[in-house]
Amino acid sequence: MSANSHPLTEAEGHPPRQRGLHKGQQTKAAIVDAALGLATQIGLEGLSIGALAEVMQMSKSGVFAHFGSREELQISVIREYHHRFEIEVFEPALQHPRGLPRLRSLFQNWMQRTSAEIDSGCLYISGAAEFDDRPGPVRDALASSVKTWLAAVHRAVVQARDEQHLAKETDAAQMCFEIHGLILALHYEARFLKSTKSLQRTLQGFEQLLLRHGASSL
Amino acid sequence: MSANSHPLTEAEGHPPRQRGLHKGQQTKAAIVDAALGLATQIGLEGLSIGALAEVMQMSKSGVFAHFGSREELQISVIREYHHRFEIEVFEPALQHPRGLPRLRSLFQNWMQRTSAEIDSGCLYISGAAEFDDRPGPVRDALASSVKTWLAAVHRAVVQARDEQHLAKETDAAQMCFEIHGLILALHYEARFLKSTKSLQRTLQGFEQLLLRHGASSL
DNA sequence: TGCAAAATAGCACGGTCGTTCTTTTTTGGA
DNA sequence: TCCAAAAAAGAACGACCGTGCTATTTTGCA
Repeated sequence: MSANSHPLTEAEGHPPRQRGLHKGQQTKAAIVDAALGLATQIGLEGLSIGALAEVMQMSKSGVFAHFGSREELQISVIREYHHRFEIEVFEPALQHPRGLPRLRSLFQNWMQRTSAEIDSGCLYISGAAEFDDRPGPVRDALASSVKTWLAAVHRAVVQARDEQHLAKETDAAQMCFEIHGLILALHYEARFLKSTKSLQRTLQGFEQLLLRHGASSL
Repeated sequence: MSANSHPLTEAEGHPPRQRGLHKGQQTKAAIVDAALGLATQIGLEGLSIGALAEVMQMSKSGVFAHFGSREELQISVIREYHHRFEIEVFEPALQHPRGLPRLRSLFQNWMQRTSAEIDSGCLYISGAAEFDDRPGPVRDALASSVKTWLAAVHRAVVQARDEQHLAKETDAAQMCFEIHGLILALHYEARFLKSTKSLQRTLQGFEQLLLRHGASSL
């Protein structure tokens, strides 16, 4: 993987260029950004280097050189999505006090990211459907990101229980499962069925879920 | 679309072959069956005529001739899935008395069809992810089938409320939304995340959903 | 400012795709 | 059994795919 440069055959002179924010890095970031846009519309599998090159107004090989393979491109897209998810969904919730307020914030951010955006579906949802029968590094990267996120939600639920914002009998994993279901239903019905009431139903489902687990009024 | 045969240039003689269960119909059914198998594994978009021909041990053009276009093949697959869904999920539930028993049966059949089968995911779920941004006849066929099914579930909930098996304040649409969420979470976590506890969590979620809506003990 | 290295373009490859046309084989009723 | 119609095969098409190879251009430190 690493450079297999052979010192003996190498002309002694200039050291290798140090890493920095050179042109290439910027271009690569721009490509990944465009690729993410494409992937959230037509899917990770539908993402093609040719179409991406056209969007970027670059040559196919120019785009390709940044990744070395289509799989690596897909994985880069997944990593970028993960990063944005952290910034837009996870981190803002950390500013709320742990317990129920943070859990609420987490859910609301998640909900908004899942539905609101005009275009662009959720890569974690569409990707799961595309790769549930396709082993390989892309699936692994996707599953890893998803699990990281679901674990964060689980932690938030446990914290809310520890803070006695939820009943101490609360089954955190079960609650996470049902929360996940609400988000998935939102994505399905809003995005595919174009139902306009999905957001409201999702919120109502969440509130009732909290009530059932004896949420103190916060 | 219909035969544009011109009587004047046609040799007068044998009438057109009457419709029946000729060889072609059987072959077409076999192709659709194989196509459904492929589509539930690699998706409706991944379904290719070449791969299908190989599975069927036929030529590409031989397969193609039965449908006239890839879109028509995809639609045929959706129709077949719809048909099986009716037979395996909907119709058995009709043998239970209307109200809660029938709703329970509906849910359990749905659950089993969504998870149990070793391979083959749910076409209604994977298809939604593939086509939520892709207008056209395939999407229309898919959405139509899904809506038909969800309407059947909604009807079952309303009946259960009418029979006073559920509280009369029950918001049927809201309940359907949450039921749908449970199934989607089951599909996601069992199929993609390989979670083994999903079935149990789905059932528990359903029971608590019934409790919340004041299900009489049936 | 020169110049190696990095970034990008250009081109070609083998492959698969859906689709069209033509030819051959199979089918089943008269 | 005959023979037209139905079914299937075969070959070719243009298009796009990912990828490898070789030029060409651009970049940014010495």
